Amino acid sequence: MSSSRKMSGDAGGDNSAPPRKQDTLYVSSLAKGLKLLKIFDRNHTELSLTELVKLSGMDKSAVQRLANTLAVEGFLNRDPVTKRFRPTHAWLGLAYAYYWSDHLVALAMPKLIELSQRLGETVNLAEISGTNIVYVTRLPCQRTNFEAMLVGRSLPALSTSPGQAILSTWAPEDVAEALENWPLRQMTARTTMDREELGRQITRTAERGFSLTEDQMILNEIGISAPIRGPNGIARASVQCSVSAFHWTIERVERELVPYLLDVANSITPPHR
Amino acid sequence: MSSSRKMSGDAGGDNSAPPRKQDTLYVSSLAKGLKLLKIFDRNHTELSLTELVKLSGMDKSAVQRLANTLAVEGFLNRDPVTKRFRPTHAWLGLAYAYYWSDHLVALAMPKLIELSQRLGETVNLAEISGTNIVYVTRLPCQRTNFEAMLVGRSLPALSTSPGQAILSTWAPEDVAEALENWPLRQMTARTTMDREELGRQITRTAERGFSLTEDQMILNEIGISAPIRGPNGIARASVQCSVSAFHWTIERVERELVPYLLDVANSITPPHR
DNA sequence: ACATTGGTATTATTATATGATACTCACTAT
DNA sequence: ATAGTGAGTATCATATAATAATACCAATGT
Repeated sequence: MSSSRKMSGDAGGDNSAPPRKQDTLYVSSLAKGLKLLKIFDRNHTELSLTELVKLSGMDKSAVQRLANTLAVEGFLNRDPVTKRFRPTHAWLGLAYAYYWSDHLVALAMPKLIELSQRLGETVNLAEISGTNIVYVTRLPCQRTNFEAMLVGRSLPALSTSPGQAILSTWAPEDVAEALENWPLRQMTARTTMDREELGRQITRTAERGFSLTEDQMILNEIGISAPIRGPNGIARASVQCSVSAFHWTIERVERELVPYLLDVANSITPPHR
Repeated sequence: MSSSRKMSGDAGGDNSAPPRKQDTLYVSSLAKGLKLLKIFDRNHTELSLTELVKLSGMDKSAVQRLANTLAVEGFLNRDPVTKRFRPTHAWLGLAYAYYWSDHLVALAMPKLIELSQRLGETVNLAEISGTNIVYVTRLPCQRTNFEAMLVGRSLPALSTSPGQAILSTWAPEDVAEALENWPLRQMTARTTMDREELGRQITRTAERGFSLTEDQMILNEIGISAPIRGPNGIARASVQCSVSAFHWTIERVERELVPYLLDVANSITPPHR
């Protein structure tokens, strides 16, 4: 480690984030604190001060003060022996508040539960969030792997069955824009990276009323989704079932699963918002 | 060194409000931003600027800048027409990170799912958090009411079956301290407010290995919990089943439910942490 | 025993957050 | 119509509050 570069304000050039976004109505101290929170994820579950310094690119003193503040306010646990920081239950408290604010959840929940019990398979509620879909509710079954049980997971919309289901209800120009610009990420060997092909899939989804993907996020995983349409026909959410290709064939899915899925999705009318 | 007195800058004499908790390693701007986040809950799902001002007690300009920063950073959605602020999917993203950090969840999940399917009843994982328990994982069934489906909900530990189950594994002096000082809240007409009685219930829980509460949080709700013990026998988490008094009698619970519940709780060994 | 690493505390400096004020817009009531 | 109200937005001079350098301290391991 050579001497710490001067670095006026912020680590240069790594993230798109410029040092200051605007000026007078932007509180950079707050933003920096939030930045610390965002560092925690699947691969960073428990971080020391210096790790936070490295990952945030911020000054050691700043991180010290910010992390301390977060700890005092109950947003980080500082392990008394290892001195490392971890998320707290407050993070779940925010999820709790979220659920009350998203009225679609309360509306959909009973029907999702019923569906999951009828099928004995994983049922999810996903919502569009920028260019991603976010799993808002998940009802796992025994063979669901852990990752697929977690709410808050967000994935590139184009590659997922909920994303395709939602997009299939959008105006053609919006779909075109998405197909052209939204990001893709190769998650498995069989993740479709061909945007034209994705366009065809969305068209097909619009025709059939549901989307069906295979091996996109996990190999041997079949995702089936139906959009939850608003009064104007546009969707921002979708009901998804996820089943294993070892247990299901496409034919059986279309025969025994899709009808129920469509019923449920169509029976949900999203709140005016 | 003469002790460096605290900058006499702040309001002399009154430390009534907590404007600053400490001084130099406390970033109050960050704390204020977090305070805004904490305002959102069951009853406050969508707030205008002025509502935030009222509820936070902070200056209008401050709230304006903080809320704007939160919005820029993706932690608040500002409705373009009503101008009101709402939680974002980022709040679920934090829950996602939490789940990876709490290794007990991954450990317990499969067994909880199995249990819930076997019983056809609501199964929860709760953890102690200060004087509260927090629901970390919930597996609802059809007749579960919405509130009882939500993770992140926290309740006074003494009044809940998971809280009693956890406490029943603690050293007598810790239990005594809890019984004496931990808060209680009358949630239903039948919530036990008698601390001596609660003490007897905890003793009984220690003897039997599981706790059983009735009508404490919701009328006609029976909660049954078993502690998840660490290597030292102490628990910080508990498996809970919640059933309706309309469908179950105490006798049937003890005969048909408790054995499975105990099996599951005992089969989970929490990670060293 | 010494070097190294990582966490903690202190301080002078000034950049940064502050809050008063003023502007704009939409809606209501007269 | 028009004034009046309330809410969101923008601006700006000022000193408060965040900064980053540095020094300190406690482990760890060679």
